[in-house]
Amino acid sequence: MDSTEGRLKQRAESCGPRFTKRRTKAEVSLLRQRIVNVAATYQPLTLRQLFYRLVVRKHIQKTEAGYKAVGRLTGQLRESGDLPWSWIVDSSRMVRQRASYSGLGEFLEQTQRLYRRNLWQDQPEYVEIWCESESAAGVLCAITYEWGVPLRPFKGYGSRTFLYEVARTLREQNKPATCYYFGDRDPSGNDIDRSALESVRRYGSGEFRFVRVAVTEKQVSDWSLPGAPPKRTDSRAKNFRGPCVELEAIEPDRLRDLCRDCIEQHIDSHALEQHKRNEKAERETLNRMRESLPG
DNA sequence: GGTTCACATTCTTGGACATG
DNA sequence: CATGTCCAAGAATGTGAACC
Repeated sequence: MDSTEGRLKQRAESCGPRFTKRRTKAEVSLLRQRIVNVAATYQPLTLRQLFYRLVVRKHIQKTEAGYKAVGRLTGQLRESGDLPWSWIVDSSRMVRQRASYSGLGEFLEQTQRLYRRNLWQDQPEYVEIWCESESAAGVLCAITYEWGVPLRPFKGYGSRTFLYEVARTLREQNKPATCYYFGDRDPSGNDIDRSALESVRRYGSGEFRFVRVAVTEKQVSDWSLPGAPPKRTDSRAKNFRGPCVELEAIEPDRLRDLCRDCIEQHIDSHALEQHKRNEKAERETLNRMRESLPG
């Protein structure tokens, strides 16, 4: 404990100038290669997701400095053309633009392609997926889109406006509803779903089932997820036991599997078959409309 | 006992500054 | 010159301590 290394580590964990060893040229080069490899495997992904894949593989330390280093090197790789721009996505910024078309033909073509009949109107139950972060939503949306399920990223503590809207939506379902939550396991993370649940019920959601899908203690031990001690400065830390594990520590494919299982157990297969037949017929109608256009 | 303040969470990037 | 740390923005929440 009184060793220089111990003190350096302690200083590095708190704040102040750099006290960790500097990476050699060879190490930087290796890290660059690993960034490209990991990005190639999981693309498209956010910078944060890329960082977590590297942490899980123990290629980089789970520190602010580690994140910064990955950010810097990834930026360089993209600018130099060694890493395709499309592999890294930024889900936090988006374009606002009115939809417009070259003509009715393109409009009907898009409509036909994008048209989805509401699967859940004919299902006996109702399901939503909730998550803590936009980053988690980026992973889960592939599944929720496929099943037409609402996906709600809270972005930290959900806003009153957002949670009030959730309560209203749940109340209007008039059938058994289940909400599944994906979030970090840390003092605040554990409190976010607790707080959201409390608000939604208070705002008059009616009865519904709530399940925290991830991150659970069992997943941490079963899958050897990398964790860190809680931040002492977090006011909720004193009643918190065990390591802090962020959702990104779980493989994206595994998260999607969990999400798919949550949804599919509520699907009535007869209603699903009928739904598919209706949707197909409606798409054919749209196609006939397009073909009947003049010119 | 209620209000205010500091600091914590969600996400991302980049600048300032310190250090080796 | 490379790297590490802190801070900034945006908006909304939570806890706990200090204050009136």
